[in-house]
Amino acid sequence: MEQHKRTVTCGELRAADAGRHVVLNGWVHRNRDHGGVHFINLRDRYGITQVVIDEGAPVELTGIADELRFEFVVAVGGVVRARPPEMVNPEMATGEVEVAAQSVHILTRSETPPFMIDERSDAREDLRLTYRYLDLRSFSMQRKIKLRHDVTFRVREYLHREGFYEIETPTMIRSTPEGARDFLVPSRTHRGAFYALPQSPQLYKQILMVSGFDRYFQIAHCFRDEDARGDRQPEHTQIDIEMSFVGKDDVFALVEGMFAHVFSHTIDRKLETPFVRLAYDDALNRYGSDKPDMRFDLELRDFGSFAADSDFKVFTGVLESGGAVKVLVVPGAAEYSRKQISDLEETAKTYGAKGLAWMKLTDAGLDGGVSKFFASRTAEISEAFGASPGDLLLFVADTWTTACTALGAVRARLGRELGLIDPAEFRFAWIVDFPLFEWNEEKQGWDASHHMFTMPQEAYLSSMESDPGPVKGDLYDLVCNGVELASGSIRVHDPEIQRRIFSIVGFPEEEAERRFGFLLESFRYGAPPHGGIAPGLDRLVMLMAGESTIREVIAFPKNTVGICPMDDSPSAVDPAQLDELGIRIVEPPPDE
RNA sequence: GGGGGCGUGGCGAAGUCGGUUUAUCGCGCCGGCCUGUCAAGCCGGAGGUCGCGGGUUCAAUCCCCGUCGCUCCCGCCA
Repeated sequence: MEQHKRTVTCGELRAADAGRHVVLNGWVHRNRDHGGVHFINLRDRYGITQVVIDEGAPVELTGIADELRFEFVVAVGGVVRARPPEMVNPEMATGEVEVAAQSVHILTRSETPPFMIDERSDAREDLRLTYRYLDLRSFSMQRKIKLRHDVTFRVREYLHREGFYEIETPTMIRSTPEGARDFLVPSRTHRGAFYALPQSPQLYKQILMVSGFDRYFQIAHCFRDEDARGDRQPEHTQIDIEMSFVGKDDVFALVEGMFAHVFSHTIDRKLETPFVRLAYDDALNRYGSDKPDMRFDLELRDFGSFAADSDFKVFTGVLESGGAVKVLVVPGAAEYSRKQISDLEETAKTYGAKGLAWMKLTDAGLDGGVSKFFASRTAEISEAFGASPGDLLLFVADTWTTACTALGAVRARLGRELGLIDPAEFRFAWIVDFPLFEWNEEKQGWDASHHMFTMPQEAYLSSMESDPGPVKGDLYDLVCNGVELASGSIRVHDPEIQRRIFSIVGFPEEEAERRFGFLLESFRYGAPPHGGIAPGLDRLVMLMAGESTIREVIAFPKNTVGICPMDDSPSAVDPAQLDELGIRIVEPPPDE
């Protein structure tokens, strides 16, 4: 290799380099044979450079040129020369020049690849994942992986400057199942005992605060044994952050500064800070989601007052049982066909709505659907909701939560269908004032809606036991463009409040002691007030890259069924390994 | 656990609704021609049990049933 080592990359030569002797290393991206003249596009991470083998070249050179196929790895020695003006390629960064080859050395050959390394290659995803190393050669993947590197670099740069220490926490920890299922790692030396892979470094970062580390962060891998989605993998990465002696405003300011720094230094975007804050109740009321896409308006409104006075039994019935009637006014959508409306209804039903009522506002008044119940009040309704002729009104009547979320799903769909979304925009918002507890119908009791270490807001401290429903916690999400980007909270550091929360959610103290006694014990030795947040790195880079699945920004992702098609994991293991661990595989009982 | 979509030469797609021919097109592959292309061009060629199994039929890529794989969504994911 020594004599073939590159002196320049494939992305850097310009007109000013004309006359230089250079050596290039790279992959054969194209080989165009014009019967005498060969044009070889040589590709590496940095770009593409055109290599020319002139007709007058020695026979051994043209012979090698004839042999070159896609993805051969070659070393080319030659002289840089400026292209004649009419042959400059303005599409290429190196388009002003070409390298006249004096030697071409094949470093390795390649079989015909299963798909082309090309921006336009559109191989199906599992094939791309099977041959991920080929897929990753494409410039579009190289760009995304570089962006991910740039983001983590700028995160580290920013947090370092802000006085944070990056501290690693263990990947094999005690299983403390609470939310998602744990991945378990069997111990050989302690037969029958298991480590768990962390769902997040939550407990450890809190203990680091007790340890006096004040400001901690970590680019941490987190593992959850739950079904995957476009924005969810069994294994993902979060920017884990925890701070002592802070309130949520301090956390918000830090994260806003960090995002502004990252966006400005990676994709050259100035973010407006501070980010908008939106109470959970308002987010649901207005957008029908706790992670609203605020790049377009189309807000939900309350139709309760009109519904209550109507003869429409479906609406009045829902209201009488304490539910809500929400309306969405869709400008200009009165042309929607019954088929289109019924498609929208399917979306609403997916989220638990029993149906999607509708009517149209025409020049002649309300028309179609449920209009006969409201036609007499056309003027009032138009006035109240700012509706104009040509608009479509859509309704969901149900419990408040279902009415909001179902119509919110319709809103999200319409935002896409009607082209209301500017894909280049980033609309951040803090969602605050989440309820601390939620009612669990099954167990007929209260659950922690985030986790049990979240601090109740001070105003609710005295009424926590008597009326848990309205209690708001000091927890917050950061959302952007309909994606939940981060989640965090101010933690409980007072053992007494902690005890009260355990008791409200019916969590036995001995159980708490067994699962995370080590955390609770640490709190008995002077725990500082603390709080933190954990932005998801994959989702962040996904948004920045304009992608819709995090698989596009992970070098080696699993597919939606948790399989890595490249190494074919998970796999069966050698029986001897199982013997050592004392594990026996039990076949599932045959299905009925 | 539930629902939707997809599965056709190496790759991407058409054909399937409404049954019957050498299953079509682009890319790639192989061979040939061609001094300037840059998604090069032109000519010729090879390559497919239409995911798999079963059923209906004179006849199935197409219809029916089942199954597998991938994907999107609901549930789940503090």
